[in-house]
Amino acid sequence: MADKYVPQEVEARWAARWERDELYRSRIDLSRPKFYALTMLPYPSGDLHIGHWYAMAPSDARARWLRMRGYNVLFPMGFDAFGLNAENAAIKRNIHPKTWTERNMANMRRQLRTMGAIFDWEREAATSHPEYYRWTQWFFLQFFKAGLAYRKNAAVDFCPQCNTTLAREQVWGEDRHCERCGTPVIKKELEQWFFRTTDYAEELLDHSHIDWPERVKTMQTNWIGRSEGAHVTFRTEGGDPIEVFTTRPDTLWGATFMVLAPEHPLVDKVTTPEQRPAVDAYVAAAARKSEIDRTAEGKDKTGVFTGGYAINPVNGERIPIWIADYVLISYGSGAIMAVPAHDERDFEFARKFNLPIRIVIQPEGTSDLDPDKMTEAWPGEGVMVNSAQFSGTPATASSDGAKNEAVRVVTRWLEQQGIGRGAVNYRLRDWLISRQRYWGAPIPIVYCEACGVVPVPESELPILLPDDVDFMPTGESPLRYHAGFLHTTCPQCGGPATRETDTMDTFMCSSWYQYRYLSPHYDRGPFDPAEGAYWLPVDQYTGGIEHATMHLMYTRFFTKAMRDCGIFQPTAAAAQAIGRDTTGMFDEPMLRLFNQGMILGEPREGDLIIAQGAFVGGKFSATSVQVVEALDGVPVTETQVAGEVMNRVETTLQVRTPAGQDIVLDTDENTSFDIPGFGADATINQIKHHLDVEKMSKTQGNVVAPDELVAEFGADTVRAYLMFAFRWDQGGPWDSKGIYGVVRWLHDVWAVVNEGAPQGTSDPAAERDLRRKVHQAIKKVSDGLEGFSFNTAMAGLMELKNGLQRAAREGKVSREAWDEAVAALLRLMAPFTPFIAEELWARVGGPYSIHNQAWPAYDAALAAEEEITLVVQVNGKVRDRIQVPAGIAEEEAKRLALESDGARRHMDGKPARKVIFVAERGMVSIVV
RNA sequence: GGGGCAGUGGCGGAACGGUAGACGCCGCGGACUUAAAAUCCGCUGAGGGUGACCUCGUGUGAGUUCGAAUCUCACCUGCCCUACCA
Repeated sequence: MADKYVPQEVEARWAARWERDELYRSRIDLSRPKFYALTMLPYPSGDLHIGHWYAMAPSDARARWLRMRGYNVLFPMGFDAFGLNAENAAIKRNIHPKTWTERNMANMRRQLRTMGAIFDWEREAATSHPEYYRWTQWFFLQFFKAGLAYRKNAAVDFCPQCNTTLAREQVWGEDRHCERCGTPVIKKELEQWFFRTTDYAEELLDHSHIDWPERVKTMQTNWIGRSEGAHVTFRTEGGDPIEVFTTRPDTLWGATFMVLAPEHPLVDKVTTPEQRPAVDAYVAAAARKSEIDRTAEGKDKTGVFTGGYAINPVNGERIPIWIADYVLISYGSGAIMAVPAHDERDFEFARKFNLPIRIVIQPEGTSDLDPDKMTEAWPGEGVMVNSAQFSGTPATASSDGAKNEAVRVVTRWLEQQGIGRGAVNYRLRDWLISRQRYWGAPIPIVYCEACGVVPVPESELPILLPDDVDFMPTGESPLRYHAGFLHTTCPQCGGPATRETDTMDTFMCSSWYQYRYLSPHYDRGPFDPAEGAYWLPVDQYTGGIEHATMHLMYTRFFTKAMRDCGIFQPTAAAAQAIGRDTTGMFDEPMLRLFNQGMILGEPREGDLIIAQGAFVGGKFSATSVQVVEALDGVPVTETQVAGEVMNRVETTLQVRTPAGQDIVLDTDENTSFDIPGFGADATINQIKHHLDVEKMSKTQGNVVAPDELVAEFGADTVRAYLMFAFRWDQGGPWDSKGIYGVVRWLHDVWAVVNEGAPQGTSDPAAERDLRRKVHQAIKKVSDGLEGFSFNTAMAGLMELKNGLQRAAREGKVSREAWDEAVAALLRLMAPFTPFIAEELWARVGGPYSIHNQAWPAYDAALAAEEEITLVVQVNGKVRDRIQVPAGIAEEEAKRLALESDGARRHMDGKPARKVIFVAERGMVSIVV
């Protein structure tokens, strides 16, 4: 008997050895092809969540597999270490954000090391370290110099819980809540810094050079929201131009009024004295209203006439100017021409306020539209009418811009007349990067009374965060109240100046971390061009879908902006020097992307209880609570409650009776608890309440702690189970029983490798069979890794173990064949369960390290079966199965099929009309 | 309202248009044990039959095909994104 498998002992020993030998250092090696594998960096919340394991362990397995296939793999790890949690901890628990963050990172590093991933810790980067954020600030300055960073006063989304502004992408859902904390946002008028992401809208729409999931590409495309149309300039009666964007310039003759957003700069000017009180009131009300209030009112249109009029440039018509909050200042020009006949929103508004409706597109084949009788707008196809010389022009469906002939000819005419031009508009907004918080990279800008907005010279970076600040949630950056930080001198004139006290969005830090990993301590630039020349770009990125329109858009923007600022030039030169083709090398940060799913909490039945006591008010006050096996027929009376515990809040239980009624059950210190297994120690803490499938959260009590799993089963088991139990792209609810399948597998592998070597005489057929299983496994495991189908790869490993067990039991293979199979199994396991693979590899005498061995080569001839099951179908249904030699000829197969019992039974003596032979499937299909 | 994705045993999930349910969990039967746990062996989609076998079966309904979980159309259900975007 070999010793027992003790994963804790095996794993600790090899982890130390690998670290000592620097087995996973990634160094430039021009003799090998490079592969940059990257998984989204974690926020250092303090504990490594099972979700981190789920994201990282399979990515690591794939990186290891590529490594065994001869690639020089870089798979780095670091921390997205700035952010609000650290600051909230400071406010709540009086711990400095830096202390809190460093402590969490130290703990997470320790936890990450237990995973056995090939992270090269020499390349670790933490975004909150000055040597990192110095370069985040440097990027700001480069973008500022290039005109990509600007400051403007705008109504911005503000999270009252986080006390900071948010970028448009960070506001989610129907109620427009903060992506972080779920609180509905409010609007605030603030002077903020933006990046010109909209300058890159067109390029960001182009996903043709990246292999990313359709879903992500679609989400980004929708988010950018490109629409084609025209800008048309109307004029007020006073002569001020009002530019509008429209996707339907062909409906210009149907404009019967205009609508400005309440925030539009011309509102004040066009408003007549009589209308001023109403307009002012409406503007004030709109400003007070949060986005949710507007949504809560649904689509019920509100608005006020300004008293002013505009002139329609196509026909000189005088039309009234209204204001309404359904026109958004942040989209287009904040003003629209209203064509109620052909736009649903304008139609509703016109009906509500009795404004005229004029048909300018007449649909063909239906009865003529009648402005007085219509109940909805006609946004569809038709022929232009009432449109001067354009009447009669066919107008196809809306929103395809230039594909619509009417749009095309009208746009051309507008351009000739000088009253409009074809235009493309985007829903995408510029990226708001200012945050009114302390724990982020300070924006390197100084405000001087004499010189205005002055960028901090690069030589003065980093602008360090002061340690001694007061953490008060005021809605302004704590830095504003730090005199030493705030007051400075102007870099240009030397006069008194103040610093920008806002810090940068943490998405800015994570937009370029893939570059910092290359050389985290490099101090002559954001990264070492020599490293970049070899490793860039990222070949495979993995992470959650939730960043589709946030991080994944920002980092693409960042890379393109870096390219246009010339930041990659030294890297390109270095790349050319080592013979790389740099075409398109810096257009996209990550060439391939794969999204993993999420692990949810494990569902659970609540305890069944019978409680004695009495109803007090609406609640049941319990004197005793007993946990029972079943509730068969136990009645609910005035003094007794029976049911399943659905939830627990402190000392209160929510109980659902068998009849489906929910009862609130109060307990106190005098309540007695009788819970099997706990005896006199039983308290309310041992009562289990029902758990639905939900996201894991501490308040739900359904959190799975990877540390505990590792302590109990070992990292190999946890890694393997995470890869086996779910489709990686989908995730799903945790199942605490399923892990035992993987535990048994590894114990079996341990036993069969240590003591399975056969003693008996060898039989060529058995050896051939074992070798076939090995090669079938090589194929299945390799294909699984290639396609991120880790669960089927794991199934292949389990099947191979089953094959080895069987061969050991039967004892008919030679020692050579056995050793070959074991060596293959261990190498196939190495990416999944690196520790046990290394241990057993050493035990069977393999050279150190298994992780430096080549991936087993697949031989299709060896994997092929000698005998196959020929499936016989009659009229599409399987009627027989016969064993035949693998290379069977078509005629022979057909003959055997027609003669088979099953076929004869089901052909009823009728002749075969057609006989189809599918060689690669081993199948004959007979049609009668 | 718009867009996208997905529906397969009790469960997680397999299945290039070709043997549906690989692999595992749960469950059941048996062995071992004084007993239990662990372990090992066997069974495990539903229904029928002593049995060889037969019938049904991948959300529903049609279609294409010798053959459909897979392709096409319509519908139902669930999830995700988006939403007065002019």
